[in-house]
Amino acid sequence: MRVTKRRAETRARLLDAAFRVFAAKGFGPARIDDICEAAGYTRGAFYSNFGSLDELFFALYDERAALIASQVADALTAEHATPIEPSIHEVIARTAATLLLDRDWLLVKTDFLLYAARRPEVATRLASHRADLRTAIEARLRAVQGRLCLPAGVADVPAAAHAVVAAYDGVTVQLLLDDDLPAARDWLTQLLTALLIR
Amino acid sequence: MRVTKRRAETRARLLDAAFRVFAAKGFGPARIDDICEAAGYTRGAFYSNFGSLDELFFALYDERAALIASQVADALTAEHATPIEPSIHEVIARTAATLLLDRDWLLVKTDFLLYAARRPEVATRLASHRADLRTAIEARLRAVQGRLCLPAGVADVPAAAHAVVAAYDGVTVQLLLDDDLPAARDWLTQLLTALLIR
DNA sequence: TGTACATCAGTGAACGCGCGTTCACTGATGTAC
DNA sequence: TGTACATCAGTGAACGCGCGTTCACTGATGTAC
Repeated sequence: MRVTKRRAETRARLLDAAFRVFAAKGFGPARIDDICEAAGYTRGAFYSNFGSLDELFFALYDERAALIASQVADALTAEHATPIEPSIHEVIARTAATLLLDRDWLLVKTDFLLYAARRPEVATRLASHRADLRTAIEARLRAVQGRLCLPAGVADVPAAAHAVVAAYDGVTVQLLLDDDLPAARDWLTQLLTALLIR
Repeated sequence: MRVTKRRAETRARLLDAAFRVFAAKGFGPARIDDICEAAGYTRGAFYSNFGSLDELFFALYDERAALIASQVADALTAEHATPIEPSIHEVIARTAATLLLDRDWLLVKTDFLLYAARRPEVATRLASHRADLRTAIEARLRAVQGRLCLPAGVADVPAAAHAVVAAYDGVTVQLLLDDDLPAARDWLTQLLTALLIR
């Protein structure tokens, strides 16, 4: 394989541009031309790198979801380095802050959710991304398990991680509607407190 | 105004057909022809009753959201008629069963959420529908308030109603992905228990 | 109740544009010597 | 290092179809007498 560098860069720029276009207009109304223009290429560049918009959308989601998952995992484990033992409240605050960073991502993610909801084989893929996220959260919860006293209705650590993700999704809807990120974080913190502390 | 009956019926059939088409394909890929065909009309009937697909989508959401809100309100107040006083657990089970009835509606609702998330003036309208839903839930919670002992993190009845809606939204995402309605109801019941009972 | 007439809901052919897709090309990138 | 050559990434004009929109029409629905 030759000239691999140029291709990789073009592909990356197209993906970046696609993210911006999808966030702004949504997947449905997004035109191939919009993306090429935003990336500074003509249509041919798109067809040279992707077979269809669907293929690009899928690749974009895969890439960003992996990025986000590792960001969350990093942020949750990074505190281990701090001298003092983090309290459960601190873990909750950190989790809320890390999960809710970027409304554009939530828009694209929700578009992809709907895309997947109507295609069972894609839904499987998305479900596995969600499982990865839950695993990262579980690991973090286990680290404070000693001081963790889960409320009735939340049976164990996996259920607690599942609940964290559900709360995240619930708050996402709120944030998509009112576009108030600090309020969404406060609200997520409250929900997590209720779900994780007896 | 004359011939009002025929028009009203055509309009209603178009809205019904649109719901099926939007649920199956999504708002983006739905074609005016798809809807007319599903309703048993030709294109002219559509243009005689609606100015655009957006207008129909909005009308459809308004109509169905009002229907669902009143269903929820009815289901939650209907138990008052039963001889025994309902326990909090019964209220939770009833709420979970009533909120999660129809995956197609959740698909259309989520499409509309994204539509609204990118149009502030529409978002306002959707937010007010959510407020109506919260109000119905609040009323129900107040009715069992005596036996209600909210956990830490859930300050009062409005916060509790808000939390119920957030849990509903969180479970919606899960249901859209795995299409397992009984599991989603169980899961929602667990979340509500954690959020409403200390 | 029946007939003649007016109006309007829905028909469906026609138009035309937006946009996805193709492809002969050019010049940028890398290889050979 | 420099030159000649080959390959391939990205260009952009051209094509054509899907689909939104229009509009002259017809027959169904209601009014007048």
